[in-house]
Amino acid sequence: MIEKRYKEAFERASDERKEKILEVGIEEFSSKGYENANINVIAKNAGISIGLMYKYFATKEDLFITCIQRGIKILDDALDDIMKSDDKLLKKAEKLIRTTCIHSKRNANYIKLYNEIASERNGENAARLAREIEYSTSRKYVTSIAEALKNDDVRPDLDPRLFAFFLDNLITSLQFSYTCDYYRERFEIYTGVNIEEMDDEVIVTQLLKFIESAFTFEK
Amino acid sequence: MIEKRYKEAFERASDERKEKILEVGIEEFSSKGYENANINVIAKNAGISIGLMYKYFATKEDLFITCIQRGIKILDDALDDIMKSDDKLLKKAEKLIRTTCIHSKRNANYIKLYNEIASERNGENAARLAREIEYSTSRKYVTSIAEALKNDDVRPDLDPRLFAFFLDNLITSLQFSYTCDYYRERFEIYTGVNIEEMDDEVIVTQLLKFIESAFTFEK
Amino acid sequence: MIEKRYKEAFERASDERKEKILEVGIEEFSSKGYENANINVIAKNAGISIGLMYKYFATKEDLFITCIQRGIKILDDALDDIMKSDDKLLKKAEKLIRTTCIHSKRNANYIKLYNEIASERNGENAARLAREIEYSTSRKYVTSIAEALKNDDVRPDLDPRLFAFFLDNLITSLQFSYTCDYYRERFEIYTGVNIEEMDDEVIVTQLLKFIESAFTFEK
Amino acid sequence: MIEKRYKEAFERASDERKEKILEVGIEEFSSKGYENANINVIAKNAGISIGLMYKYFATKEDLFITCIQRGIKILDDALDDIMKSDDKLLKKAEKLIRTTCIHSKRNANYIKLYNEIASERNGENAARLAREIEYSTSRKYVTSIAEALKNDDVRPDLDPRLFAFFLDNLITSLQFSYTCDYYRERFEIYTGVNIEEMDDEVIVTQLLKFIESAFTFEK
DNA sequence: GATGAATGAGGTTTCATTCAT
DNA sequence: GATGAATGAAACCTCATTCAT
Repeated sequence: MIEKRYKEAFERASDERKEKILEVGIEEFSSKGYENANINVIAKNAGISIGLMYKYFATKEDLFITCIQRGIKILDDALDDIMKSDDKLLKKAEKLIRTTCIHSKRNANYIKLYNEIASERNGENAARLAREIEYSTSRKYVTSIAEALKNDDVRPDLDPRLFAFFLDNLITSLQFSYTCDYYRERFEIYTGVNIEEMDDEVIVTQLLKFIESAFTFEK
Repeated sequence: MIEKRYKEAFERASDERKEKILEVGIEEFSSKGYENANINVIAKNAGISIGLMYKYFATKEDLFITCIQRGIKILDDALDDIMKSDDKLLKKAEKLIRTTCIHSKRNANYIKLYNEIASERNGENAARLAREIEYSTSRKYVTSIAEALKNDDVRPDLDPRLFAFFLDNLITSLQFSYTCDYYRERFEIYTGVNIEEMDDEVIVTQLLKFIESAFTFEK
Repeated sequence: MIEKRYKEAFERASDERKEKILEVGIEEFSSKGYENANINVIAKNAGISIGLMYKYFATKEDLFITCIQRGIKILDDALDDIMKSDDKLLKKAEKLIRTTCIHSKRNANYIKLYNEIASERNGENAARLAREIEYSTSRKYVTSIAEALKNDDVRPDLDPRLFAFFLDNLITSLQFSYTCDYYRERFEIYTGVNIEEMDDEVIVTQLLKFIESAFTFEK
Repeated sequence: MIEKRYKEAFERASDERKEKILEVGIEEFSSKGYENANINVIAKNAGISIGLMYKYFATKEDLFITCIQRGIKILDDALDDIMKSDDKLLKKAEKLIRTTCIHSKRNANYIKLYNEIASERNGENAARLAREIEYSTSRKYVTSIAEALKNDDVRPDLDPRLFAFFLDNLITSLQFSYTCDYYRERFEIYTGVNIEEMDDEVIVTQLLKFIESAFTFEK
C-alpha cells in the first residue's frame, strides 16, 4: 500500500541516522511548510551533507513524503490500540477522543504535517497521499461502526461509511485545533478559551455527547 | 473588524477591474497555493501591468488577503440568509448543509483559498485571519444554538459554543471534501463514491441525522 | 555661469510653489541620497502632481541639480558678506569659521546635498557641477589671499591658489563634520566629543590657530 | 575591531578567487557607486555564479563592506610604515603627503570607495564604518602629535586631537582631489591646473608649508 | 559512501517617466 | 495648466539540484 519514496542507500543508513533525518525533516516541514522548508537546512541540521541527502532521496518531495509516512505510522499505531479492543463503539469513541487530545499535544509536528498535506494542490499527489494516509484509518472506523450496527449498538438507519467520515472529520478538526495556528485561534473564537488552557475532559465530555447521541438516537 | 489590505488606488479602480483582479487572483492562489502563485501572472491575466498591481497592493500578501476577504464576504452573505430566518435550529441546519453542498461546487475557489489559509504557519497572520474569517460565522452559530437552548429546542446539557464549534467543523470538512484534491480523495476512500457523483440529498440526510440527534438526544 | 535645469513652466509657477518644491526636494535628496530619493514622493509632499513635476523638470537629475543650485546660492550669499568686507585675511578667516559653525547647523540639508554631489561618479556631471558650485567661492578665497599677499599680510612664499584650496578643504571638512553621519562619527573619533556638544569657540580658536600660523609663519 | 561581513565559505575560497572578487567588486562599486553597482555583474566579471556569490556574502551590502575593509587595510598599512618611524612630526608629515600623492594614483579605486562611504546616510552604518575606518588612523595621528608635544617639537598651545583632525582633513581632501571626479575638477578650479599634470612636489612643498607653520608657529 | 562547491532560473518589488484627459 | 493612472525594465536574492572529488 505504501510506496517507498527513498532510495536504497537510505535503507542502508544506520537507524540513528534515518531517525535523525526524518525527525529534523518533520520539524522543518511542519514549522515552515513544504514550500518554505529548505532541504539544505534539513541536511545540515541532520548532520549530513546535501550530497548525501540526494543519495537518500531523489527530490525534496520524496523526502517530504517519507517524513509524512513516518508520521502516519505513529498516528496509526495509536489508533490501532484503540480500535482493536472489544469495547463498544461509544467506549472506543471516548478513548479515541481522549487519546487525540493527548497525542495532539505530544506529536504536534505530525499533525501539522498532515495539515500541510491537506492543502496539496497537485491532484495526483493529493490522491496518492490520501490513499496512503486515510485508507487504514478509514477501514478501522468503518469496520467498527459496521460491527456496532450488526450488534444493534447504534441506530439502524445510519450509513456506516458516511458516519465514519463525519466522525473522522470531528477528530481531525480537533487535532488541528490543538496544533495549527489558524485552527487554534479559531477554537478560541468559538469557545472563548485557549485550547491549551481548557480542561481536556470538557472537550471529551462535550464531543462525546455530540457523537453519542448522533449514533444512538432513537425515536 | 476587517482591515483593508489594498491601497487607495484600488478603491478608485473601476468595479470591472477590481472584479477582474480579484477573480484572477483567487483563481491563481486557489489553484497554485500562496507560495507558487505568481503575481506577474495575475497581473497579466487581469490585463494590467505589474507596476499598477503594486499601486493597488503593497505586497503579494496584501493581494492574497484581499482575495480572501472577497471570498469571505460571499460565503458570509450566504450564511446570513440562512441564519437570519425564524426557522428552528434543525431546519437551519438542513438549509445550511444543503446550501453548503451547492455553494461548494459553485464557489470552489473560495473554499480552496480558505483551505490555503488554514495552513498558514505565521502565528500572527493566522490569528488575524482567523479573527477576520471566523468571528462573524461563529457568532451566528453560537447565537442560534443559544436561542434554541432558551426555547428548549435542544438538549439542555450542551455547551453552545463547543457545539457550534463541532457543527462548523463538520460543515467546513464537507466544504473541503467538495473542493480540495486531498479531501475529495479522502471522501471517496471513506464512502467509496466520488463526491461529485453522490446525490447531495444523501449527504444532507445523513449529516442532518448525525447532527439532529446530537442536538436533541434525550434520555 | 549657472545653467538652468528647469523648464520654462517652472519659472511661471508661483514663488510659493517654487519654494515648496525645492524645499521638499532638498529634504528628500539630503536625507535619502540621490539614488534613493523618490521623485513621486517629492511631488506628493510638495502638493503637486507627478505630471506637473515633469512639466517643471525634464528628469529627476534636473530637479536634483536645481535643488543644489538653490543651496549654493544660500551658502554663497553668506560667504559674500564675509569676503566683501575690508577686514584683514585672518579676521576674515575667523568670521568664516564662526559662520561656518553656525550655518552648518542651520542649513544642514544644503551641506548634505553638497556631500551628495561630491560623490557623483559621472565625470561630465561632476565637472559641470564643480564649476557651478566652486567657481564663485574659489574666486573669493583666492582674491582675498592674493590681496593679503600684496599687502604683506601673509608670508610671501605661499601659493595663493593652493593655499585657498587648503583653506577651503578645512572649511568644507568642518561643514561635513557638522552635518553628515559619517563625518560626525569621525569627528568624535578624533576629538572624543560629539560635535554638537562641543563649544564652537574651541573649534574656532583651534582651527584659526592652525590656519593663522600657516599663513603668517616667518623664519 | 573589524567585524567580518563575509560568510565562512568565502574564507575557504582560493586566495586567487578571493582576490578576484574583491578586485572586481571594488572596481564596480568605485566606478558606479553603491546603489548603481550590480551584484550580478560583479559575479560575472569575477567568473563565478550569482548563487555562489550569495554563498560568500549574505547581501550586497556585506560584499560592499568587505571590499571596503580590503581597501582600508591597504591604506592603513601604508600609513603604518610612515608613522612607526622615529622621524620628527614634520618629517612624518612630509612623507605622509608624498605617499598620499603616490598612493592616490595607484589605489584610486580604494579612495573612491572611501568617498562613497562618506556619503552613507544610514546613521547606524555610517557610525560603524567610521569606527572601523578612522579609529586606527586617528590613533596614529594623535599619538604622533602628542609625542611631538611632549618633545617640544610643536607649539605647546595646540590641541593634539583637533590638530590631528585638521591634518587628516587636508590629507583626505587631497586624496579625493586625485581620484574623484568632482574633487578633481574642483582642484583645477582652485589651482588652474589639472592635478595629474601638476608636479607632486609643488603640492608637497606647499601643503607642508601650510602644515609646518601651523604646528610650529611661535610668537 | 560522503562531501559541499557550484549553478542559474525565477519571483517580488521599485520607480522614473509617459500620456490621455 | 494640471492630473495621476499606467508602464515595464531591472535588480536583489533563494534554493533545489548536480557533480567532481
